Amino acid sequence: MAERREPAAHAAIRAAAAEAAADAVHVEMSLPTGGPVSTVMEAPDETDEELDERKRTVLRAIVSEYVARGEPVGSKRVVEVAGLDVSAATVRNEMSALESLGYITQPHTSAGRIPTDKGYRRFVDDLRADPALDGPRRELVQELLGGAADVEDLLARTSSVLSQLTRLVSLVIAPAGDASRLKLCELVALSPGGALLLLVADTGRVEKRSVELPAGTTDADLDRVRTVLGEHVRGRRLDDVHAAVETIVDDAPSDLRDILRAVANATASGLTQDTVHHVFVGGQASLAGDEAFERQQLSRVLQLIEERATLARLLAEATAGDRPTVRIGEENKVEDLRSASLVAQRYQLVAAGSLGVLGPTRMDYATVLATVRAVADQLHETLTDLSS
Amino acid sequence: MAERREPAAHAAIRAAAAEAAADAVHVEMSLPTGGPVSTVMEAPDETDEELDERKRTVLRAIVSEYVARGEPVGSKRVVEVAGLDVSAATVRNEMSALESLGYITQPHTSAGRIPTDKGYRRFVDDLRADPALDGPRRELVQELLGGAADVEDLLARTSSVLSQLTRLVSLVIAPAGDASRLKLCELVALSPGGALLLLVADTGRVEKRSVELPAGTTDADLDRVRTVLGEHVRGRRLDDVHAAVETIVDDAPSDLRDILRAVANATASGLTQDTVHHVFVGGQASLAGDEAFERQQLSRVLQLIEERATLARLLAEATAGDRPTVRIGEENKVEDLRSASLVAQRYQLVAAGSLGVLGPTRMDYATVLATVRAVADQLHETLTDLSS
DNA sequence: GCCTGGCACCCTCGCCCTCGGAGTGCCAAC
DNA sequence: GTTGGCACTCCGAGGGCGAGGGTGCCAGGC
Repeated sequence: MAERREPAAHAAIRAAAAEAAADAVHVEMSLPTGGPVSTVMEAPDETDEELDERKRTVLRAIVSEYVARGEPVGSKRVVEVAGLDVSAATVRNEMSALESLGYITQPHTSAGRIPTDKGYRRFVDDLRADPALDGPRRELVQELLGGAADVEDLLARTSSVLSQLTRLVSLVIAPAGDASRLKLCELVALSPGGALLLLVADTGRVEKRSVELPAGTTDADLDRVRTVLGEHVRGRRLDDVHAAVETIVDDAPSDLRDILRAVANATASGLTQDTVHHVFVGGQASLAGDEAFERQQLSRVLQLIEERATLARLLAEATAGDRPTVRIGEENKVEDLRSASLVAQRYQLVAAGSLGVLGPTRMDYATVLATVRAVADQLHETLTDLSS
Repeated sequence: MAERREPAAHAAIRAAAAEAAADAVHVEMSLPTGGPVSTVMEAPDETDEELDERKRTVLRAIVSEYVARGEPVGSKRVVEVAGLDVSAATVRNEMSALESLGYITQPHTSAGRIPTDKGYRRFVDDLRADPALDGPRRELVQELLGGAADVEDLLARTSSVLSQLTRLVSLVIAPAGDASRLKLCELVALSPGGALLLLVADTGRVEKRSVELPAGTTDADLDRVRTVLGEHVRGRRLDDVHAAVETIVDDAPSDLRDILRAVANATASGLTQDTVHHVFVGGQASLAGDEAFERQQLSRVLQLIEERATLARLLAEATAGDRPTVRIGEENKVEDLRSASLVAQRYQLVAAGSLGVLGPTRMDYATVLATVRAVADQLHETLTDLSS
């Protein structure tokens, strides 16, 4: 019930992750964008492509170089970094073509190029051979998520790990209540006119709702209601609870009806829907430190983050399949995210929750994708262990 | 249990507060710093003072002008704004004196003056006639805090109101568990080896703890433990729970001992201490939008905010008496808050919680103090209503 | 037909300089 | 003690200049 409990492991991760992240920019994660070594030409011809292999190489070089350095990258640097065996002039032609195709753009005439959203998109799509997270960090994730006490704690840790490894804002939403079953339904009298309805799911999730009791409710009444509720509600799915209570109301003895009605009201504010608000966020400070964001954009994004409902909806929408999803800049429907990218993934097949990170469009997609994926996998695994 | 539930009223407050805040800078809150009207001289002589009345007036003018405009303020402007009946040259002399006393400083030679931390401190101390929050906003606070369903919700709203009205980061920590009594103690089996311990206080606070059950624990065992716990723990203060459980362990039938031991372990991680983590934060976006913070400072402060434990400790420490406390810049022991100020107040006399706001040293102390105070009072009142 | 070196051109950025404005400190006079 | 006056300082905006980096294009070569 704490807003976000800080797992004991945080101190540990901070040290570890800082170390790991220190070289994050330079470690190229065995991607073909790296040093002059890899002029990879996997399939010699894919003729129907808009971009031939060399253009793609150039684009890759521009994206990764721009992400790393933050400055527009010129033809000369592309040659160096992509290890192409052609002259800068040739690359210039390619770049010119890439520009008219909308993949890159110039901040001003006679400056280097920077990727457009479309360029990032293409870059990300070309990463289809999903890069794996490197060993040390993979182990770190495993270690930190392994020792969680309950689901709540686990998700908090997950959020922490994600943000520390990516240095972006991490988002984790709990699995939807659909599949979880109600273990306990309690009604606790707090003050004369008010009680607290407690719903506990088998995942360890606890929902509480205030119930306004009708005047004159006695403890005995409450006992009876408790029994009735216990009988009819236990074992149900969370999103069934409201309906279940509604049906009881009518069948109940008339003197309990008012109380049950109050309980029904309390459960009305959709238990499923409410899951949405149950979102863990971490790493907002890193976002503030990121030079890639303008002051105003930063403020907007932070504001959006504070509106948990919107945020959760976004995240849920973004995670359709079971592979990581990337929403780049303008691809985000939300105005405030125009200059941001979201990398997200579902993490459970049934009753899926979602997790992801949010950062400037200028982010290291390869590493981020690898991290999100690894964390989601590990979370999935730990969850499975935990519930068995 | 949602990280922070967004009260339905948020949309409403957003509109209302925006309106209210729009003129916040110019409305001078009936302080004697305002227009040329008020050359207030309350007590004609307080001779032992380091600062005579005129110096104080000058200081007041500098502080409020600097806060409002964000630029160093010169002697000429002081004359205008403070409505002093002397020439700029005279004011310059006073300013020179104020500077050598350490109340104000020059960003560079031949620029206007800006307040030092000491200057702000003095300004705040001179506000002893606590300014009251103006009518409309006072009503807004009342309205928004009045309709809270339970304590949790109330505190979330409080945090929201505070940050919206001040446009700073708001902090609210829940009342310490000391005085609240345990209403319910439940043990719910979730998986074969694990259970969930639920503690419900009469304030509506719910604590949950994972309990690792010894192998071979049966449902019947759990029932018995539940009964034992119920008998001995109910009605206790939250911070007594652990001790209470400990004593039961020894007296219990040997076959229950292991389970009770596990329960005792679960309650060990101080229930009082843990309260500390229960902190509501709002308005981080406003902080990012505030020009008064450098990028790096901003990041540091945000980072500190993410460490809930430190934050809560700070807030708790800062709120000693029952009047608002102000910690300005260097007065904060924490390195990362060197360029920030904290305005905080306790909000209940018994089992006090704390609330406050955090922002750049260059903040409108008068308004902020008034707001913090009004919100604390209202919160206190609503809490009293709620628990009666 | 594609690649390349060369070249003219463009734009930014840092630098310097200048100039106006704002503010100060000091002084002599009231 | 206060004041107007004055010289001085410093910042910041604006303009000019040169260097650097980048481009686009072209003509020639493979």
